Amino acid sequence: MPAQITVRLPDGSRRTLPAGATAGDLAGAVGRRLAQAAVAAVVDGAEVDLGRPLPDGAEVSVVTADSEAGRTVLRHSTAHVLAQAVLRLWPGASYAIGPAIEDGFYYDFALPGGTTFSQEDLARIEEEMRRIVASDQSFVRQEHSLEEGLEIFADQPFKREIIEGVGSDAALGAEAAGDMAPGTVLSVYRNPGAGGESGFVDLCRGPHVPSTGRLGHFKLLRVAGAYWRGDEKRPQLQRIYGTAWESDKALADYLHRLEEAERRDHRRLGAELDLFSFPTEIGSGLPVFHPKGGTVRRLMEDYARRRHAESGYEFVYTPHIAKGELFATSGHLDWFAEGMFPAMELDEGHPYYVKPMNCPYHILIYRSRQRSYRELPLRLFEFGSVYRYEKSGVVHGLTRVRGMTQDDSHIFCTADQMEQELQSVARFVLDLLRDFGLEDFYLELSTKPRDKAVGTDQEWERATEALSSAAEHMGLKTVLDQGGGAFYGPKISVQARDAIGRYWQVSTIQLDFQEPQRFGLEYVGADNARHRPVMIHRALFGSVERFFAILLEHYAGALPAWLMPVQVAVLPVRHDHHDYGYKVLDACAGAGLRVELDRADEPLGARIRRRKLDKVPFVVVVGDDDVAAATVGVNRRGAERPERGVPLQGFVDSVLAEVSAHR
RNA sequence: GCCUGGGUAGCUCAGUGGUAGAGCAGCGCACUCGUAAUGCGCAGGCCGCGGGUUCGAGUCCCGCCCCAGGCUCCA
Repeated sequence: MPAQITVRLPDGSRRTLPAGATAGDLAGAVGRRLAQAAVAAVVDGAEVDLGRPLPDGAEVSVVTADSEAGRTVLRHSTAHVLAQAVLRLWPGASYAIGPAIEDGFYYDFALPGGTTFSQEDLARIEEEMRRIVASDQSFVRQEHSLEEGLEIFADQPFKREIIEGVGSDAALGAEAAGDMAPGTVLSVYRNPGAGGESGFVDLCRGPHVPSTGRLGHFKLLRVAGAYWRGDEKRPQLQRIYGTAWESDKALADYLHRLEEAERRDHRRLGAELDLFSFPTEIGSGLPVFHPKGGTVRRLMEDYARRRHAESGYEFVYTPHIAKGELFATSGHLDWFAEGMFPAMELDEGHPYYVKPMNCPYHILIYRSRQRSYRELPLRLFEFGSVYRYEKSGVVHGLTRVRGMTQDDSHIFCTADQMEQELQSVARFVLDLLRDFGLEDFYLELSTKPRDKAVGTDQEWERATEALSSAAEHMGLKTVLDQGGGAFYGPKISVQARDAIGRYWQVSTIQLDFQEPQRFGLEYVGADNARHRPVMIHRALFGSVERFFAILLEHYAGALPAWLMPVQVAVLPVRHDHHDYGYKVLDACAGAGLRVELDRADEPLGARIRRRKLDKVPFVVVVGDDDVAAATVGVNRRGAERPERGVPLQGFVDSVLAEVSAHR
């Protein structure tokens, strides 16, 4: 055995170290700062603990705490500390799994006697975790056979189940898989307790930080119920969520981002700006739009209508209910009955349903007479209101409702036109989304669901291929969502990034070979023979309600001027400026702007404050100087200071220009 | 549907068994002011709903409805 080893670093340089040196030693040799930041290492492509001896000739990179991989190590290690703290406070608790997740980690427990955590317990647990951090327990990796593992976790049923799953061919859940390496050797990590403390052991692939003293910038956030293995038929465990970061500053920044998201919450903005509400008398998930919200919504819809008309869509209207047979034919009753409002039994013995989808209606419009290939592609468009019986726990503001309006279109075309049509729909989608200020997108391609699907594999393959090629033409990053398609066909969904970096699913484009078949759709081709059309489902907003919510959160309520319910507020300084104020009001209104005047019955400062809080884009003050010179004082939203003495006509023109530019 | 936490004035919230409160918003009066809260006054409540315990319930118990955060689900 050589006395020295040589390893290669990411920059291509080589280091020679004494045999038996670890990744931690390497970090120390490179520099003190790297040693301090190091939490794990990647050796020949595999993540390992810093304490693992390096093989000769290895390719090594050090994982630092401020990288994504490093934070994952911190979070996973903090999850172990959480579990140890809970076991200390609730002796006899069972612990299940505790992975790192985006921005944090969680751990699932079953407490003795079915006890549950309360929000107040978090502070106690956090305190106990701080003690574990302070005692700087080391993380020690050990490897065991399955039998030894079962013995170590003799009184831990969830751990035993995981181990038994490793031994058999049973597929591991995604979370568990993240926690466990496949194979017959188990790794466990021990935290030996200092000074008579019991310590902790967990089944885990690692890597972990060298010791708990390396942790500490964490916060427990909430408790929640979560099913074991994500299966609602299995026991519900108690989950604790937390977040952990490389420094107190990074933690504080994250908590600040959470606050920012809360400040932008569309439900909060909807109430503050008097846009919409959810009267409990109407029912869960059933919003009403107030005049201001109604104005915004009308503007959104009007603009979308105009664009659709220009792009060759034809407008249709369909009723809100239909006989059960319709949804039996479409397949919705087979696949989706539990998501529909229950049937209304009418005296002729026909059950009627409130529609959960618009497509069967559009299909019947297509089928109302014989169609020629000359008519295709036929693009039917409707703002169609649909109702879905979402489970009580999932309803959320405007983003998940029980009654919503889709900007829904169904395009019937020939198989030859399909490719071309998908590409033009895709261009149209992105174009429209950009007009609403969303600029940054990626695509998700959802393929055939494992159990809930109709149609042959061949049909699915063809459809998926066509969508995939359309996605390619859009030149956007595309990620695969295996098994995420609708029961009747695969789909592309557009994910849009908002102002604070969150992605929202907006538009979907779905290909459907099934429904044309179920409804027996045909057209007569140039060859005088009958052919089956292809059907494309697509919604650009998704639902108008949801898109409304996304825009509100994206702009934090300060919608672009063209969408604001009030674009200009006119504030006379004193009563004797009212006459001129109304002249300004008329000039704006005459130009088609939405304008209001606040009479001088309150101090100017109070009126300005109120309109600023309402995010009015232009707050206009008129006083002596303005009456004399036919000018206005303009407070532009977002500007530091007002601009005085702006000529009235010039002001109106500049607002009009901004509005028509959709800024 | 399940877990945890909530529901008190239009809004945000205080009130842990003994006469329902504050701030903001609203209404009235006064103030007339050039850039983010003028002053005074008034009004505002089935304490989510129903039942129970108690001399007495916003407060304790049971059921339901609704909301929030999760889990599961999302054609």
